[in-house]
Amino acid sequence: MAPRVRFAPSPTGHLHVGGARTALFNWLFARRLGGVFVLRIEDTDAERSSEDMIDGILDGLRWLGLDWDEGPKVGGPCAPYFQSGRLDRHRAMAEQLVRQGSAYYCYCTNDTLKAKRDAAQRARGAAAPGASDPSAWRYDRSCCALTAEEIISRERDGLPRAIRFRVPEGTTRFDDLVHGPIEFDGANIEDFVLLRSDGHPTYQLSVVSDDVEMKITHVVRGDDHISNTPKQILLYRAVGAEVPRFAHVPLILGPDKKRLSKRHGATSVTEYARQGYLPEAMFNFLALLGWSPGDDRELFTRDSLVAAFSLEGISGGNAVFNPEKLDWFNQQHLMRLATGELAVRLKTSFEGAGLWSDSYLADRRAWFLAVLELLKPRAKRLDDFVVQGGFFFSDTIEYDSAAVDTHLRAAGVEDHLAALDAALTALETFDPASTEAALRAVAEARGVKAASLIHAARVAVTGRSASPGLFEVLALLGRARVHARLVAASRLLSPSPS
RNA sequence: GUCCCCAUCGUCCAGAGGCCCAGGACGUGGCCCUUUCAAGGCCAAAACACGGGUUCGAAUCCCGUUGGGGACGCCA
Repeated sequence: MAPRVRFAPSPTGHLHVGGARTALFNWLFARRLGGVFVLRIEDTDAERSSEDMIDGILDGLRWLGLDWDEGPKVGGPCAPYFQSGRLDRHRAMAEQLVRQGSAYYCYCTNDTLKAKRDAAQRARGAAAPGASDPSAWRYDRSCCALTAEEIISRERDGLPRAIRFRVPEGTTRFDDLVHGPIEFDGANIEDFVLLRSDGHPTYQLSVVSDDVEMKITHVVRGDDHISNTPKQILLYRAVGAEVPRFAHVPLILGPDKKRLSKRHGATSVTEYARQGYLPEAMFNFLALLGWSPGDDRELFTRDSLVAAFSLEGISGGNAVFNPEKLDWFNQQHLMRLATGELAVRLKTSFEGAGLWSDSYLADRRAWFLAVLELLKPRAKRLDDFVVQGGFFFSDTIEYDSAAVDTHLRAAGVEDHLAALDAALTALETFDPASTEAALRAVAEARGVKAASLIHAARVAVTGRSASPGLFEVLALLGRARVHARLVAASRLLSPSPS
């Protein structure tokens, strides 16, 4: 049977790179095996969920190219795909569990519970004052022991009640697809709440209910859910449903080995998109963070990743997010991106800098592509085209003062450039070969090294000390602009009072 | 504290008892190419956490220690 997997984010924030990678693994698994990738929004926490967050998450997934077969916008046989629309089913499941004796009503109030927890903590040792030491206290099952009369009396008093699952004794085992066999002793699992006293289901209840109804066969999710797994397995068994396979993916950490968070830098995929990273690079990078094809391959396209993927390749340990490597992947994918496609994707960055012109995709397309070709191997991110190649797209060039000082403000440079200007103007054809020949001839005639003339010309024409090969630059800039800039540079060197 | 997971270069991975005095990639250093900057090529430094076993033989298996992470909610 074709596997059915799901990604179930709660819309309480942006699409985090960790979540994105989990979604990626699910997607890869489904695509590899011809399965179904379901997207379900876990928006039960009404206060923290919002429409905007949902859109942000969907946008992030789309940007990465993770299309879902069932879920928001596309629908599917198991609709609705918003958890908030499935509350009745969750409640029904909880009631069923009470009827069959697998769960019971609990009339304990939050205050009572908190008091017991605190007492347990105090009893365990007054040490560590002030320190927030989570208690190991587990619900004492007092409501499980209630007699029929006691229950009737509480109901008559209209006391609010929650539903708790009655955790059976014994060991719960499962064979995790990335970690291997894992087992938990029932004695370490408390009777957890399924339905809150306000009638809302808890996470444990709703995931299982939804996963059962959506016929999920493989649950691929973050490592932090390992300890929830035995509880959920118990629920599957209690309702007589088949238990899915589990694959717990390790977490992504920051450089300090702590769970990756905003203080480590950007964590939202949308943010990376905005910073000029390519979705295929992010896709490649994320896939290799904690997963390996088993050999030395590193550079993948989406398709080759689908072909190579298997859950077995996921490693068990947490992985540190390495921004330098992301940059490298971006650069590699940038270089491999067809220039015509690159041109289209550059539009946003160019517009941001006020340098976009629709002619770049029309009559000046050939020129634009030639420029991009030159800039490509030097760019790490999309905005680098604007930053490093701005002089191609605007005649208002900013001179790097250090570059001007070292390459232009040297003895004789102004005259050399004037000679160069004259030689270039006299040229029959204006291409890399002819301009180079002309420059070298000028340098030789004036007894200066070609290199220093090249450096001076570069600064004069681009304003920077680093650029693509000077002669390619000159050719693409064209005779007129080159001339204008050489003139402007000489004006810069000897500002005349007139 | 209790339970669970993890443990190979700074980082991400390969390694599923001999092929490993441990391989690739990012980063770092050097060299080459060269008009600068990149790209590319070559080279280098850099790791099996520790201690016990098992075995003819262990990075690989077992136990323990230490270290790191996660979970312990009427959050998801």
